[in-house]
Amino acid sequence: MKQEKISDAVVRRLPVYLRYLNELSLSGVQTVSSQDLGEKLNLNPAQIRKDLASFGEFGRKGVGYNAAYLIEKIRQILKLDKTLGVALVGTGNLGRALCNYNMYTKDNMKIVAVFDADASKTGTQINHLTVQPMHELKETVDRLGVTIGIITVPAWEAQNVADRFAAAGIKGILNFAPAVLKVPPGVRIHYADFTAELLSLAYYMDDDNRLSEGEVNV
Amino acid sequence: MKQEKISDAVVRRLPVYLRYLNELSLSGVQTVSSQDLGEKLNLNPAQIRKDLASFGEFGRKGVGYNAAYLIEKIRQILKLDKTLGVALVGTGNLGRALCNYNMYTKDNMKIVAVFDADASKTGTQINHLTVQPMHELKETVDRLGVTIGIITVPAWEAQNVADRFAAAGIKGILNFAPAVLKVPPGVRIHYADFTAELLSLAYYMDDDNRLSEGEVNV
DNA sequence: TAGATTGTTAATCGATTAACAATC
DNA sequence: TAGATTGTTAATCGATTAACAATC
Repeated sequence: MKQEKISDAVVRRLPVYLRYLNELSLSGVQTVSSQDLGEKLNLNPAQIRKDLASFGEFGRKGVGYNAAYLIEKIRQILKLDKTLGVALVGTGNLGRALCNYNMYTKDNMKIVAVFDADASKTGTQINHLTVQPMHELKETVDRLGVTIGIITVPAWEAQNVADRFAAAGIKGILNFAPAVLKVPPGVRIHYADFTAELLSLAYYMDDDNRLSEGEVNV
Repeated sequence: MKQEKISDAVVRRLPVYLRYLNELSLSGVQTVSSQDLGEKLNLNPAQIRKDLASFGEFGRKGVGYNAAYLIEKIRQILKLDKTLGVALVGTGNLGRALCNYNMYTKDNMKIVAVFDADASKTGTQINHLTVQPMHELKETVDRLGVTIGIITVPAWEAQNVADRFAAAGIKGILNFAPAVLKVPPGVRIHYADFTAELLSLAYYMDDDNRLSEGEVNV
């Protein structure tokens, strides 16, 4: 597997490939071309070939890619061939929703510990996990070998949680709080900034069909 | 306000600027430089100046940007100076979590209608809204002037919901389902694809601290 | 063999960053 | 005036796309 510096954009597309390949595989499809993939995923076929080729030769000229083989390879590349433990902090509506999402399991990612700073939340159960107090974070992360953390606390607490994660040795963070965070070198942070996605949608709306002030309060 | 073709990357940064400017404004800050913004938001100051300058001259040379004025301008650009009504389909854990998020209000976006295909869900209340059956979608979207739709259904139903949205005249979609969707021209789709963000994080993890199979089941 | 499709190089396109004159 | 910071042009960087030889 050749390894130059892989760009972030490429890495972010891999899970998208993986997801659709799983679908294909389940429905019995054996072989798929970059053309097929591109049509389904709204991507340029050349880009898909280039993305995949940056990790090795996974296809067969004149034939295409074997779905099952490609799934296995992408899993390896993403290091999802072994299970990764995830810790989540913040058991509000969103945090609880994520804990109940068990689709991670098939992708070898699993939330194995849940924390909340609010003493009234600790000790309660969410999807077979007991909510732990923040002071147990580091010990638990060490014990369970957790490497990824999810932040679902309010924006003003998010930086603090990121700091705690980093101090506990966590190497990857997915932040749902609407805030830009600082993390030390060696820690990778991704954003699930859906409020920004939603607000930026507004830019593309036509000017005419906007509601006037107050009209919205049905 | 000059208007060439604004790139998507620029538009996506505007809500991030807006959010931090709101914070500054609330804490009494009057003036901010591109330097300050860049440091806080992990962006290059030149990029911030260029982004803003593509919509007009909002700063003062030698001084910086007036926070309150810039907030007003960005709101106008994003068309958030009037309230936008949003419809949500899919009242699972995630959908309910989003409905209870009322932070949209201050940004002039508000969920004004909620739908679910499951008859056992319709008629129930979520944050003062009654869950409606899917056949009422078009009529309600028309009546309330909704232009943006949020999809929080399982992946296999997402395309169908997108089609229904498009048919109902919705112009912007935020899709939380882990699937790439097709929408007709004139409809804009953004993704809140947190499972892909999470899986791509794995790529950056060290190889040594991964759990072995089964070890994760505490 | 003829047709299809990859892997890869070269060309294009677009986005980010540096630099600096203008000016507050 | 001197220092600071914008707006903008030019330079750089990186990502996407086109094209095509290799080959199944």
